Amino acid sequence: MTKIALVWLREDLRIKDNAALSYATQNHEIVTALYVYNKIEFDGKREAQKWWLFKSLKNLQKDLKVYNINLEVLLGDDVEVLANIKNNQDISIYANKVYEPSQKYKETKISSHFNVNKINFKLFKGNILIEYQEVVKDDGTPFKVFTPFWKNAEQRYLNKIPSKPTNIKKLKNSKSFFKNTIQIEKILPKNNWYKKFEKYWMPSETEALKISKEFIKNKISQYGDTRDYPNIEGTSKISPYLKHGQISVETIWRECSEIKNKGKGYRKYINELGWREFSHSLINNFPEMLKGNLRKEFDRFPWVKNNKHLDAWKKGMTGYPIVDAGMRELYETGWMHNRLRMVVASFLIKHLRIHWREGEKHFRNCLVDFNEANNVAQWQWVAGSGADAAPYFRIFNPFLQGEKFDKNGEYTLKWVPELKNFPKEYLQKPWELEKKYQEQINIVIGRDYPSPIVNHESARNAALQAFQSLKK
DNA sequence: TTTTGAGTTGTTCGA
DNA sequence: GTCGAACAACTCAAA
Repeated sequence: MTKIALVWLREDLRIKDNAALSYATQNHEIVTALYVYNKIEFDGKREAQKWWLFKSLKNLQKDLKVYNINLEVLLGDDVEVLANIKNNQDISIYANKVYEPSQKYKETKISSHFNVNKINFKLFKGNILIEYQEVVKDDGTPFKVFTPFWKNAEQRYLNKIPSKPTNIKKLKNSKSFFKNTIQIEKILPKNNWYKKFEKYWMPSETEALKISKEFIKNKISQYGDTRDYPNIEGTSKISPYLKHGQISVETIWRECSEIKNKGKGYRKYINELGWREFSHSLINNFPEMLKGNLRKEFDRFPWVKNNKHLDAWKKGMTGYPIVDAGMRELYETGWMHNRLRMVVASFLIKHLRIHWREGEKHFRNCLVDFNEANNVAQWQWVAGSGADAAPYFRIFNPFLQGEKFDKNGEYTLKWVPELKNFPKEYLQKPWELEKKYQEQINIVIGRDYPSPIVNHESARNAALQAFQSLKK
């Protein structure tokens, strides 16, 4: 065993249940943690996550100090940084896997470099319940339908979990390893967009564990009923923490399995973890879906290019209050309620017929919980081009969705306050209120709030027709 | 190889 | 107001 261990961190910014970190502290005298910030992967692509990452690294650095572990942050390309380590440095290197093809590529490259240079390098299971290679059909090929995938996963492997959580050991000494470390502040974007987020989130491991515990204690039993209503805090909101690895999915799983009365809410929630597993399986088995349609016939879909519409959608100015509320929540908080994610995605794809990739890109940039697997799989699911996808004729009616899931308009008005004094029965289709009444209450559609950028009925018909054209 | 049944989250229309 | 069927046909999984 070498004296020093280096733990290469990526999406595992935690102490509890961190296999690589735990292994390092159990087997080495000195452990240094490394995070390499690669600007190219964030600039203009994942702006919202810069802030989350900054906060997370700051907090983790502090937390690791207690164990005498230095967290060193470098600027550059992780493969390059790691490839510069020479074998005369008496060092072993560990990392937890990240299940994205681009990260897997890095792992392979680094692994072969260390192999050639005779440096001890070990990868541990990442933030997933089951390695995607393990859940396959009897013939060895991957599943393309969720239900059998999840049934199989639960039956064959999940009874092995929870495995025991790993712990890290406090070390006697620390040592700095890299010379060219940077101040973590360097990660923060130049504009002040992220300042909004500080009101809504506290990105740390402590907070992640707390939120998860409280959700399981107080909310999970009702989850099945409340999760669809965006004005209720019925969902766990754990996704950004899960993405950055401030909590491991096994920790969540373990805590869920300790619930005494496992009711419907529990089942529903566990299922969502299952969808996360399924998405990871999909993008790793079918990496081509990161770039284009999984179902090839969708390559013929007559997408519309319309920057004015796309822009209105992004800004929350489509004239459909529930859609605009969702889009504004996203921009303001870096997060959007799941029900709204479906509504706004359906609107972009089916009402505007703009390519799902545009929506995927926007979500990627704005979501603090952006996760490549979930994002791409869900966008393709809505489009109908993905695995086990929604049928094409399932087109969300924005005002019906609004009336159904935001009955009192609380959520809508929170994000679209300009309609505050609008009569409730017209809140989801304000353009239907007679002009003279609009003037009476001094909220004129087209002046104080946009007119709908497309008409629901005709947009719906156009979408149905576009899907017809895919048929042979 | 063939057959059978099933497949996250909806909407509209007509009885 | 409520209810069931139609909206299409196909692919996937498993027997």
